[in-house]
Amino acid sequence: MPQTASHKYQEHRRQAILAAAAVFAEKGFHGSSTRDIAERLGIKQGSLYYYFRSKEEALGEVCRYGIEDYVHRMESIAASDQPFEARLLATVTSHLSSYRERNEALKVHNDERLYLPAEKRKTLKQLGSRYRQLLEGIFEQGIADGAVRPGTDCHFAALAVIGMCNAWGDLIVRDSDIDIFDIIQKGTDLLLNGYSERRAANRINR
Amino acid sequence: MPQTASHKYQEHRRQAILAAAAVFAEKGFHGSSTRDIAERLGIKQGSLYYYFRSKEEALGEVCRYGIEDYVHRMESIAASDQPFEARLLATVTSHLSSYRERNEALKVHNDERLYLPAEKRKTLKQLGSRYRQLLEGIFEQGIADGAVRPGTDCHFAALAVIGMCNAWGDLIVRDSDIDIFDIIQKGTDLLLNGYSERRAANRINR
Amino acid sequence: MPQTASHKYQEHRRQAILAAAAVFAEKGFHGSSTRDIAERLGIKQGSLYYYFRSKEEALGEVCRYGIEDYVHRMESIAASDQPFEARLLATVTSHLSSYRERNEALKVHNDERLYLPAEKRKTLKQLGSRYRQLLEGIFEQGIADGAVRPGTDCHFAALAVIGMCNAWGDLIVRDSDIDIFDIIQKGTDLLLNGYSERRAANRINR
Amino acid sequence: MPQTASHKYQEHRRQAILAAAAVFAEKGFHGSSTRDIAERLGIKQGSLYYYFRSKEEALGEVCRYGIEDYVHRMESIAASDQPFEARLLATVTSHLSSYRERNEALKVHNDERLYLPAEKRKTLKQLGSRYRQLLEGIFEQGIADGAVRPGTDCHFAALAVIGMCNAWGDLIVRDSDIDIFDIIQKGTDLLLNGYSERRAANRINR
DNA sequence: AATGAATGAGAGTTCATTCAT
DNA sequence: TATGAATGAACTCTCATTCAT
Repeated sequence: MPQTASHKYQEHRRQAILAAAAVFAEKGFHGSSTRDIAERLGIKQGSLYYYFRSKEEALGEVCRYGIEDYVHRMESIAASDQPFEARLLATVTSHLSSYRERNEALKVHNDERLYLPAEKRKTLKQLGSRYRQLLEGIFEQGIADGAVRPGTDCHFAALAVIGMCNAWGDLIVRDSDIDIFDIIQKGTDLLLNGYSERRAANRINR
Repeated sequence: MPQTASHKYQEHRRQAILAAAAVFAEKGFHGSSTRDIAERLGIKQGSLYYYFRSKEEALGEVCRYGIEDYVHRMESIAASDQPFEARLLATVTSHLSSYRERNEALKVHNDERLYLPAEKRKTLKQLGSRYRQLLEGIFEQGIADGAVRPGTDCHFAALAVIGMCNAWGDLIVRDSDIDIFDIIQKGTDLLLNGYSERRAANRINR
Repeated sequence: MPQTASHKYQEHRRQAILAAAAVFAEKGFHGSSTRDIAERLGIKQGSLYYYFRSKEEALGEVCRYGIEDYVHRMESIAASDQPFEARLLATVTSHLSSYRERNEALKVHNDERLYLPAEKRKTLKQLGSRYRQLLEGIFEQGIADGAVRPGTDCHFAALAVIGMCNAWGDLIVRDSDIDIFDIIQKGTDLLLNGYSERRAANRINR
Repeated sequence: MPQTASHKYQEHRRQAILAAAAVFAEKGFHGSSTRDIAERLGIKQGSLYYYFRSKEEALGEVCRYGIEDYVHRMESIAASDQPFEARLLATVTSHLSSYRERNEALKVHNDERLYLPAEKRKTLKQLGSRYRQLLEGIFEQGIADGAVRPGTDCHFAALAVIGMCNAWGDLIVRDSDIDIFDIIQKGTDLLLNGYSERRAANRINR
């Protein structure tokens, strides 16, 4: 493994991470072999070790790649001064867009990160917690602004949003023909208004 | 493997299924070894094969065990003539109760069933589809009864409910101290009313 | 295993030997499992050990059963004072008849006896050698009587007869519709007269 | 397993086939372990799978190796225009020479090929049938030329020759000090002239 | 006389990993 | 930069054997 990380090397390594992401997403970490990954890359099994010290390191890199943007985007959403509804929409959009763009790596992060060694897992967990806290903050400010129903359990709400987005993300990964924007719209609507007609009726009457 | 399934044998086999469920839930199918399962049962590795023809059969039995009650309960919920809100609450309650009772098997069904051979997977898929269709039917009737907002995409709604319940179920599996009824209540509230204050305000104004 | 070998026990044990012979003949010693043998007998795997101390003992009994008659018959053929041609015919007939009657045990003796422990193998080898020596004696006396071409290598001749009979025996085991007496006749003719016409022509001319 | 079969790889694989042949010949297919084969090759058990996809594939390769030349040689013997006696001698010589050169593989082919999957077995059977048919043809032409006794059952004759050669081959495999040319001569003599003095006498009288 | 249940050793096979080239 | 070759540990699974009942 080279000390001097040439540009070419970095690019090749990125390809290797993507290949690993695809294979892990399809077969799971333990169900995938290093040969599978190498084959998808078009190289031989042993050559993988030029890019990763171990299979586990490959998993770590895939997970990191899967969520790195993810949290950054949430930072800027949380920092913006838009109204609650717009920020929630932005959150859902960002989350599901991540699934479309790097769905495999994200799926791997969600499903397989527990196979990482404790240390690495902790780093990822901090990122995940940061994400959740930012989202909680959005809800809290929503309450303060009068946009969110008072008494709302913001911790629970954040978990619900994340859980839902992941569930929809799974749909997207499984069926690439799905219209993401349709899901974003319907999902955000659900999170804001629920399904009960009595509420919706009132709204119209307003 | 005995033809005549004595009572004792059946009970021991059930123990074996539970042990497999616990191990698969913790480490995933490919991450678990038959030795892990046998150790949890307190027998030697080879003896497992007195209860399962293969590791794969064990997975199949765990998955089946995980959802067998699950769909039946949904049948009776769908058949009842309660109002929409009550049926939604019952659905969430049933789903999360399943997670508390046989959480491990259910988690295994959700996460690992794709490693089953096509034939077995098909059987399970039919059960899953049945569940979703019943739930869709509840939403459709909710619209007809004026309880659910017209124009609601019932297919999407059913998927959302299921996805949410599974996300919460994961929390339950990970942390057994969680108060299920708290989650049931907050979750159903979200599904009915959403988080937006403007709707809640309207409701109060009514 | 009972000390007092009751009649009933002896008969059951004989059935067990036959079952073992059939299974060993079909799949070979190492390719057969004790469960295979037990199943053919209609008992459970563990119960086999009431009749045999080990799988190896079963093989030994099968081999012994396979050749016990075989040598005895050769004794009486060798002791008879018929002319050479008649004794050769009797030998071939006896050998092939054995194949028809207890072909499986005989086949097992021929193909699998090398898996027996040295001691047991030695006992069987002595029987086999005895058989060959008797046959050699028949050839030697044939020379003395002027029935067999002088200069014939009797050791080689005996091996040839045995080898041929075994080859034909294999045919019989594989295809039970074969007409044994046809083979006996043609085989003996070959051993006596060969295929060359020049000899046959002479004979006619005589 | 490499796609591009380098020269070196091919040679090593050939060594592996020979090692497998030796072990299978000694202990039978089911009685041999992959460790046995690897040890004879001087590599570790797992490394064997660099050369064979499975133990069964190794058996297939050994069998193929055992008879590949075998049939080709018979083709040229059958195509030659020598008299019957010479062609029979050539057949026996070729057969027994095969035993001397690749005796182990040939023995394995004869004794263990039934453990091959049906498809592979069929390919080998076709080769074997071809061999037998060519030999039958030689006998038929022998009759037409007046060299073979009329009325001879050529199918039976071919089987007899093959069976005899295999029986002698077994002797050769077991005892490498045996003088092959002695066996060839005596064997061919038997096949041509039989053991009966009356025929031999006639011949001399001619 | 027979069985259900379990065992432990060993089988074939896979695979992450190493390393000389 | 990549590969061919090999390794050793772990895995799933089979099976002869034992023994209380």
